[in-house]
Amino acid sequence: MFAPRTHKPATSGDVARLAGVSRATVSFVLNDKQGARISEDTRRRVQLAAEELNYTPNNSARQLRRNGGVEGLLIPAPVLGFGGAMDAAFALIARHSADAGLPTIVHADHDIAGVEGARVWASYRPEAVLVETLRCDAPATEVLRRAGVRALLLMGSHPVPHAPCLVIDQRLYGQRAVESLAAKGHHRLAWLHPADSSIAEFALQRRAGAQEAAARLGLSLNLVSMDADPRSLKDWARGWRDANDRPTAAIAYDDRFAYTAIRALFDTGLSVPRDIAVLGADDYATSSVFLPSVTTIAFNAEDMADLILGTITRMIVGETPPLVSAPPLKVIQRESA
Amino acid sequence: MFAPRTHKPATSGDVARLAGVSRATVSFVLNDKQGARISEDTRRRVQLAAEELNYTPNNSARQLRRNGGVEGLLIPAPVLGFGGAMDAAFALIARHSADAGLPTIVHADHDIAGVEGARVWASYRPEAVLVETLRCDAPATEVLRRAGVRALLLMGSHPVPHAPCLVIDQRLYGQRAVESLAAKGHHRLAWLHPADSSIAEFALQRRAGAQEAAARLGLSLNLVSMDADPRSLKDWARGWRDANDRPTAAIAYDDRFAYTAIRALFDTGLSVPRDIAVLGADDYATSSVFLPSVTTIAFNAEDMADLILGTITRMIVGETPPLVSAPPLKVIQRESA
DNA sequence: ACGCGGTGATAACACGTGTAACCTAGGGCC
DNA sequence: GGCCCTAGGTTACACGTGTTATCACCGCGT
Repeated sequence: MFAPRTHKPATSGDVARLAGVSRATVSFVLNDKQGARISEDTRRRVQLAAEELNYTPNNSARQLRRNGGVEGLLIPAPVLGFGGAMDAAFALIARHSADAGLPTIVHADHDIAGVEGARVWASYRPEAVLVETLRCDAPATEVLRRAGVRALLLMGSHPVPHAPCLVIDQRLYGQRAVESLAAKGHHRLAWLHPADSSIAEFALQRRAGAQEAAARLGLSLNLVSMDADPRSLKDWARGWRDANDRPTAAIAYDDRFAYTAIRALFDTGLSVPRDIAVLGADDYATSSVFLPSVTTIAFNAEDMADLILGTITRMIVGETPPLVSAPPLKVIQRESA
Repeated sequence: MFAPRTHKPATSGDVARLAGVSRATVSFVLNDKQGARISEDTRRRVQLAAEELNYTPNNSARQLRRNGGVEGLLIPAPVLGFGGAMDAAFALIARHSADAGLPTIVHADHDIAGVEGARVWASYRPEAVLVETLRCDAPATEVLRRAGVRALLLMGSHPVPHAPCLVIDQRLYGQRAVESLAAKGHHRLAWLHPADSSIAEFALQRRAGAQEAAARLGLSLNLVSMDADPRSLKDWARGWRDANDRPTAAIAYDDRFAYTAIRALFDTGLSVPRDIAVLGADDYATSSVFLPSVTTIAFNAEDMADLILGTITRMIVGETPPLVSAPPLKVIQRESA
């Protein structure tokens, strides 16, 4: 299927031949091996030869010899699609992990999970793997562990027994949202539930948190369904004035749905936050310039990055950290609520 | 520095021992090698043993033997930060490339380029590399080529002689923007120039295209500087009414800057598009729900994905495609302009 | 008895690298 | 001279896999 490679890469043997030394010497020089005694003259000859041949060590061979694989952190791509503060945190992780000698590799195949996915990820023999709890059940964990992965960190909304877990309790979002709105004097709230199957699990938990807090504080919480199209909220927005217990604030699943909701309200002649407040979550980049700017609930991206990277590096050196909780959620006060 | 690996991964030798056969037999069975005569009985024994041990082939060793490296497409991470339609295109590429037996790996180290970067990327021995022209000069190209990379595609705003190039001519954005606004009857335009060094090159070219088209069509084009903070446009927005030749439309570098501009105009009491139209670019996800929704100029993400993937696969089988031009830009008509 | 074809499995090499163990020449010291 | 010591290398093995020869066995026909 493939055409033959046009160029065969130079090996350390080629460098050795050109420099007139042994292969071992080449390896010593290029890796700055301490304790190896190499004269300044041959050292220079080797470096020159390597430059001349554009020598690049073969990672596969190197990793094989080191009895390891990709020396770094493997992240399956879907993790990156979370958006908002999470994306920002991952960008920070990618930067800092490279500095810490643990370069990050993203495996961009979206559609694998479970044991099948674990087999693919494990074949790279990474030092560390960061993956969603949902995509990594107990058998998959076992596959990764037996493949020698030193640090396996699962990210999910609830703890699981089979591996160290970074718990990002989704109910806290809902609780915090309700509490924040209650503190501003709102008594009648609406929960805008997203009809998107890919986030169904998270959405249900955020909603549960909101319901729990509303019950505890004695507030009403209407349930409304929506999707990414503003028209899905048209009926609700139109009927809003006639509702006998019309809400004064609406909670969206995240900022993107908040945008959509604000749009839908605007299209029916309502103004945010004058007529109704809208609260988002996850602090998407656009929220600070949206009209109105969107008040949101999120963790601090830098704290999250530090937490994840710190946990992983501690696991790599042998510690077994207990359950880790996400950084505290904070309300980022803007105009919409 | 690292603790010893807790588990040594099972090798094909372990599987062979457990199944009571030779290592070669294991390899034949697990790779479904055609032409190898294996009885149904031993085949089953081998598969059972592999399952029992959670055997995962070592990618490094496999790639070393195959005289290749990462069998896939390597993308340095900064390419993914383009945003908008480009991000959408890359998501499509990641999906389709995996289906085509060319899984995509993203190398998430942002701060490398040139020969240094090329050395790192080349060490993975990928089949294909997709990288920005800016990050890959002639010497870097040579390093990659000599490392056996079969398909090297550079993405940039102008063609370069040293490697196949996907040209995304940034001037077309500016031209198209001006033409589109002219067709709607605008005579006095403003170019909102972003003061962000990371996109300086692109911004200058988009601006040049706009200036060229404005001159050709006999329109005026005011130059205004801005950054990500709406306050950077405060003075301009305030002075807008007093300008003797006040513009009726403003062109932003991309949708994100359009959001900021709309925000700044709103903050000084101006309304978009009633008082002034604002045109964006690159079709960011939020643009369709923004208030007002943002009219934008972008290529079609699916067309771009097909183009890139098609070019790369043709290069891999040996063809040398000529210069490739990006798909045509289209105006996505919304409310802001 | 002997070749012969076919079935089923194996021995052995190659891929490129890192490193522990070993070698050699020269010089100083008794 | 005999001995140790050191600088400056080299030899040889291991890592885990894919694949090409090669081998053992068995039934069959002559």
